[in-house]
Amino acid sequence: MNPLTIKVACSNCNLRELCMPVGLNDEQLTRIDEIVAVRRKVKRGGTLFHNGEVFTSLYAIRTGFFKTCVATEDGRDQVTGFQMAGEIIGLDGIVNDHHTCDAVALEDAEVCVMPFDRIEELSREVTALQHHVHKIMSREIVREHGVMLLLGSMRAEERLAAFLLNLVQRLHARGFSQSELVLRMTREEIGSYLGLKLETVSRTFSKFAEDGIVEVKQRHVRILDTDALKRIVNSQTCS
Amino acid sequence: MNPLTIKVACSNCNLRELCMPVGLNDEQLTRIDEIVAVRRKVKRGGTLFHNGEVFTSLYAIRTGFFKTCVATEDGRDQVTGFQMAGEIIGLDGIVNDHHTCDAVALEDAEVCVMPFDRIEELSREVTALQHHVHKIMSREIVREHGVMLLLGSMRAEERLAAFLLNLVQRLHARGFSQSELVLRMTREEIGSYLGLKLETVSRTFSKFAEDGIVEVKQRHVRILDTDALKRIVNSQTCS
DNA sequence: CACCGACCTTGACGCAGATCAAGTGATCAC
DNA sequence: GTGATCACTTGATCTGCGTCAAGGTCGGTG
Repeated sequence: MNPLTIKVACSNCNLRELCMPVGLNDEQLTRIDEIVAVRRKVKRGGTLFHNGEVFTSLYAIRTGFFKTCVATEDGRDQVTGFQMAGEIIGLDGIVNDHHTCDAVALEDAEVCVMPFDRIEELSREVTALQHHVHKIMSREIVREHGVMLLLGSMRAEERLAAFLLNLVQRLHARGFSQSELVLRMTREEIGSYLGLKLETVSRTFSKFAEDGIVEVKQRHVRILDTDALKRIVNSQTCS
Repeated sequence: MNPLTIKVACSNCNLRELCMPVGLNDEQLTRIDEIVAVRRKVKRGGTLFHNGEVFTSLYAIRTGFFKTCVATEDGRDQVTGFQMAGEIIGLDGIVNDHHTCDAVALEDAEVCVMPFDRIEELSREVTALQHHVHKIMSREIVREHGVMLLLGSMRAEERLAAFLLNLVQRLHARGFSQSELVLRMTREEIGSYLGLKLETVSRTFSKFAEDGIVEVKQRHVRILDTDALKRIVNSQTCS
């Protein structure tokens, strides 16, 4: 929508410990500064890319929060992930040179646009970058395995508990609280991601609150008993 | 288990149109012959690699049929995919240098072992190979999106229909019938993959058979009405 | 400030698929 | 060939979550 032409440097970015530059030394770091072409701002509700769009670039999230979702021909859709600062989106587009999902900003966001041909070019020269790109893709595959496990074999409470634990863990890695979080997405979006209806998500939040495991006030969630959530996640059926 | 030291050539392999060499020209093809270190045979029921094992190589399936599955601490497990000749497994291991799932042969199988450091090395030199590796990983990400959609929003009949269509489509690409197939996996494994119990899988097969959509005789399945299956997959709720 | 729309909560009820159980057919070891 | 084991089918019953419906809360806007 609004590509800015400001050159920005990964080497100065405060996300460099989480994002593309992880594991690179200073010399390599200055080299990958070249791959970020521009930044781009996306307003809340706007799409970074959508299904069918030609793939050119990966995007590193600088600020903001995204969801990615796929859709069937008949209109159903499924949230496939929520992404936050330092995470890379757009990997789905590589295989067919077209994106196969939508990426929608859940709050005002800014991303670093990294043209993929430039990434490939540079990763032929900088082994550490090559390796890092492979790890990013592999990490996404492993993450999705986890979601499949969740969708295929967990019950509603387990799903929501796993979801909350995953969110705070990622937020904590970014310097936020381990126990308090603000949900950037609606109950319906959580439900879509977890394979549940929004009413079930709401009820499950209420159940957790009754049990003293969390405090929920709209989108503000405070986790009171992390261990209880962990116990719920691997509890099998002894509810 | 049983690494053979026979050197084999991708350039002669009859799977070269499906497997690693796709999109490479003859000169590139002879170069990637180097990456296949050895072949390895895996007996039915044996594991190619298992969760926790150190990651060294990707594997290209030459013959046979595999499932991959992940497990929770508390013993539940989830089949994350079924893989056949020409497909690449082991991508999950890249991110942490350890595999995070098990790969089990569902029939006697043989794979080409491709040490990953050699793949990385060569893909720095052969652009087409680099690109192909990226595509393979991206394809796996997109495939998993599809499974998430299936697990998150489809009903039992839709799931099984989608599963059958996907299987025959892949078998057809390998020269097999579009309408007839032999399942290499049990009802329970299908159920695990689809997030259903084995009884539900069995009942759904019976339902399809009653409706004249398929003929089922144990693991032999003949698809009588492909369009009906397609209609079931994108039917929403008008059952 | 009042109103509106988006989002969330809660209750009542129904159903798809899970669970439990019994029986059949196929495969394999000896 | 015989028995054991594993895989599959089918029926009866149960239940977790979906569906439908009726408010409630909050934030934005004229």
